[in-house]
Amino acid sequence: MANTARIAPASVVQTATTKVHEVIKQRILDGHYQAHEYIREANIARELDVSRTPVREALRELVSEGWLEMIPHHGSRVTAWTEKDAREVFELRLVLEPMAVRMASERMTRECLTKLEAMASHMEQLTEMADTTPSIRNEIASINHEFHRELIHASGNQRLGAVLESVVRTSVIRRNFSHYDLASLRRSMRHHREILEAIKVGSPLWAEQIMSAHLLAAKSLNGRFSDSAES
Amino acid sequence: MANTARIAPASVVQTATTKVHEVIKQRILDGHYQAHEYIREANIARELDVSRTPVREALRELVSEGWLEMIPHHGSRVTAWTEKDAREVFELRLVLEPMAVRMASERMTRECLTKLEAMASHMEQLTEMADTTPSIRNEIASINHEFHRELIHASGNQRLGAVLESVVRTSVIRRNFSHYDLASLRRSMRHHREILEAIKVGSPLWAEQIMSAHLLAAKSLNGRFSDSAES
DNA sequence: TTGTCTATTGTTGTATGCAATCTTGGGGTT
DNA sequence: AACCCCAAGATTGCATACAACAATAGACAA
Repeated sequence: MANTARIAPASVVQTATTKVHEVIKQRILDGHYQAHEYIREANIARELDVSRTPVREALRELVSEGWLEMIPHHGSRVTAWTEKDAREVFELRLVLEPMAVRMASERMTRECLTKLEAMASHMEQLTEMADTTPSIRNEIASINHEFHRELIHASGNQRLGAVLESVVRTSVIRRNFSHYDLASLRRSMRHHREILEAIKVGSPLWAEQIMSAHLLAAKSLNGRFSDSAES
Repeated sequence: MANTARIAPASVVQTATTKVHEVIKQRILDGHYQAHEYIREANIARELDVSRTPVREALRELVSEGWLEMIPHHGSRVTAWTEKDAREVFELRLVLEPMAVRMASERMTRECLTKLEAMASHMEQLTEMADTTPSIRNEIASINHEFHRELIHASGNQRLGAVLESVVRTSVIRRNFSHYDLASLRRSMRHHREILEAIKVGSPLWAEQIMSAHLLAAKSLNGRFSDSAES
């Protein structure tokens, strides 16, 4: 492990490849690139003022991460998501997120719990303003996303976090509560509270089951693309 | 979807990059490259008689898939596995494989079941010869691996398969039953049979629970690196 | 002896040119 | 009209050259 120590944090080193990678990823997320749209190496290279080499390397990475699909001698295009994809992702979340909560409840620290409770409180406050100010829902969605991430992180299983991150990323595109009525929004907030309660009293099973319910409730509100909605 | 139809199967097209990718992956699997060993671009390029460009592209892919870790301006080396990694992987398997079996039991086809039963029979036969011919255990391990893969595939959730593949691959390095006593080996075979029975009578829960037991039993036999053993 | 600076060397990062491949459109044939 | 063939254009795949960076060893000073 002596080697590991002197390794520079890869994230701070900005190579042309990482730059291209980030730009393309961002453009996919914000809809600048649409599903099935081809990304031509020469175009993006000219745009970002680099050669095709770092572009190609970034594309390879994005393919491995599932953002793009590449056909040899044909090109790379943005992966499109079908209903089947949505279903598959939801099925995985429905197993992995409850697992994360169960594990988190077995090793939760005092400060992490405090942090989560603060987030829950914040979301509850915002919820009561959601009806008058629609844009608030975006803010709730953002905090909610962080809440789930924090819980997963608290599971202590890094791979679990990585898997969920890579599998759920599709949903990042549109994460909001715009289709929630106030009652459903409040129920969602109560779920958060209940999960934290279960963790506090040391009941992994309780926490796990509420998380399942939490996800299933969200799914029922979202129709077809249920998994891509926040929960 | 008109586009999708005319897309050539990427797997049959052999580019230099895919060749390098496969060679390095194989060398990691069979131990030719050891943990923490650096893979120098120029070396492998010279060896496989290609330029550094496809080598670099292959390395990027292997990094994304978790086989290598890359430090900018420093190099790529084989990722080493700690006990923590082993634990994390086992925890994920323990959730995902039972899930796969449950789902598989809800959509199992006649022919797939027949195929699985044939594999189970074959393994049972080999098991009775395992004591006299130790090398047989390798063959059992190989079939067993296929058995599990087939079950996961039958779940109908492609992502689940991809996740398990990417997460469990570490265990591929040494998959054998060499540390199983005959009784444990027989129990493992009975588990396979029981899973198939549960599927046949349409009891997803039964199948799921046996799979859990199957994995936990395997873990108990393997001590520290339990997850890297076959099950 | 220890620490620091620097030249050297090895390795990776990027640009560019060319080869290989695929797509497309036009002309010809049936 | 439908089909096939082929050539031109577009795009990716790969090789090579060079630039940027990091590690190392040796000289020199404290």
